[in-house]
Amino acid sequence: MQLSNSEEQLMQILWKQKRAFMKDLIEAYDDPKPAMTTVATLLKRMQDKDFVDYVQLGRSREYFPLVKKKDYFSKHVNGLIKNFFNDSATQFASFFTEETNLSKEELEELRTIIDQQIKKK
Amino acid sequence: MQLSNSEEQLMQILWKQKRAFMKDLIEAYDDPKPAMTTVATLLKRMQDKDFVDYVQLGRSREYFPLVKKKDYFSKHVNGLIKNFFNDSATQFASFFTEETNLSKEELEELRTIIDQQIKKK
DNA sequence: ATATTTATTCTACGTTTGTAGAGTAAAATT
DNA sequence: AATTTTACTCTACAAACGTAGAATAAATAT
Repeated sequence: MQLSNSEEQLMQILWKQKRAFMKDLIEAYDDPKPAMTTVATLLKRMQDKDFVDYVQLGRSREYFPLVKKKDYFSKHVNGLIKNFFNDSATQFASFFTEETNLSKEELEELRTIIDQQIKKK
Repeated sequence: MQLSNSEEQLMQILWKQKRAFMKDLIEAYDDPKPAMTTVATLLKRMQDKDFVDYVQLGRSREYFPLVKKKDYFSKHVNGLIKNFFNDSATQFASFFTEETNLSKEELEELRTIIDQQIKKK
């Protein structure tokens, strides 16, 4: 089961905060902030989907993510690659470097990363 | 306005075919193929969202995309980068090369692409 | 002690999505 | 000419989404 858009937005906040109380979550939203009940609903749905859990601390709950951002993200990108690039990661990468406007410095940085990767193999 | 998942799936087919009649679209689906009415509904919604148009040819309509795959895709990736990587494309790229399982050959291919990019700057 | 703030659950409601039947009409097949 | 196939519109409907009010209760501030 995937997260909906507004759930994902909340998930981003939670990933950033790592562990958070209702108050913290609301605070992290830009104005206009959603009603607390809205966030509560989202959190409950996210719990049903096994993306979030909480521990009761005092009278409040401290929420935390059950899914690593990395893992969630990988699935996303892989879906993207599968859909748009016939499952070819290099085709994707090539497209990516051509389309996104990386500066010369960024490109060189990227090459360094790739060189290191190659060395590892 | 964004495409929903099933709309996007249909859009992929349409991008591949470039121009297509109802029949062609249905054919391109894996089994179990959706009902024609389902595809018709999707096409209409996509027309409302200005992603698709058609020309009447004889008694049938030849559908075609109004949005380039490239453009649509860019928006996607940029959204992804913004959400997950604080708007840093290199951070994304670094993550990408580490996470996706590129072979040594693929990595070298990618380096070549990047070198070419660098030369252009 | 009383008023206010914070957190939670329950309920709800309009919108969007996924999917397709019924009805209609033209085109192709037999 | 009769039957079947193809395409389209209209209508529908359950599930998922985005959003939040009402009710409740505990915690904090006055």
